[in-house]
Amino acid sequence: MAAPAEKHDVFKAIADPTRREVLRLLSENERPISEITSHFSMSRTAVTKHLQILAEAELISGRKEGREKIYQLHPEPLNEVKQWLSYYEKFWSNKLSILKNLVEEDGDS
Amino acid sequence: MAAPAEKHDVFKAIADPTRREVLRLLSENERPISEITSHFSMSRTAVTKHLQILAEAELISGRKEGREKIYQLHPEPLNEVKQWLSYYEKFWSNKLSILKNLVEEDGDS
DNA sequence: TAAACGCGAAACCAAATGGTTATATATTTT
DNA sequence: AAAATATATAACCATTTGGTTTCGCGTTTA
Repeated sequence: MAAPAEKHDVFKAIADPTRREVLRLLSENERPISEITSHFSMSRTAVTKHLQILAEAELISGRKEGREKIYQLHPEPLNEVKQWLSYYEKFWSNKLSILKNLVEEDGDS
Repeated sequence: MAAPAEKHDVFKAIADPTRREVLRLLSENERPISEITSHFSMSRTAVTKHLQILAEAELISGRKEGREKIYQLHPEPLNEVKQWLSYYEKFWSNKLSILKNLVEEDGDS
């Protein structure tokens, strides 16, 4: 079953600095929306929209807990970016990249 | 002298699939604009705009040669993405990532 | 039970994005 | 010199993006 035409791909998701900061925050801890919002100078509604985009890219997920919605990180989709990048690494590679590429052959599946 | 607030960062530059395809094309060969355009179903003007965004991110550069403008790839700025990604790799890492991270310690500078 | 909290959803807005067509200019080519 | 080629630039357009404010609703807490 191939990917069903994802609405927001991971490349677009990480293109925004606010969203990258959200990812960093969630890499430390899972957090409710209000807590995430407190780290930015924008409204909770705006932050929620960023969270939705990240969730559509499956980089985060949220669970409802009481009146809070707690989001956590799922970094796996970043692997697509990593794979894409690996193609270009050979172009600016230093001497170690041959070994690194060999190591990465294992990667997925 | 720090980076002078780049107008288009590399994350935004690679967010668009057309621009990623341009990078792939230029990874094979340097090419004039018309040649690049022939690979897409959009106007030369539209392609030129993508080229400008990639050039602002310093991922490509163009030189004028006769009446043609020939673009070539400069993949080095992708290193910023790689660095960013490396922080998250530890979260989904398989057993090999420890070795890989050690290897990459050398990386830049 | 009333007030405060956390969130969702809708309506709205300005600016950026990704595209178009038209026109002009410099360089070959015939 | 005239025609064709390759590009640049400007004006325009629709949609997306990133933000806002407002209102309503379930969940705690006083």
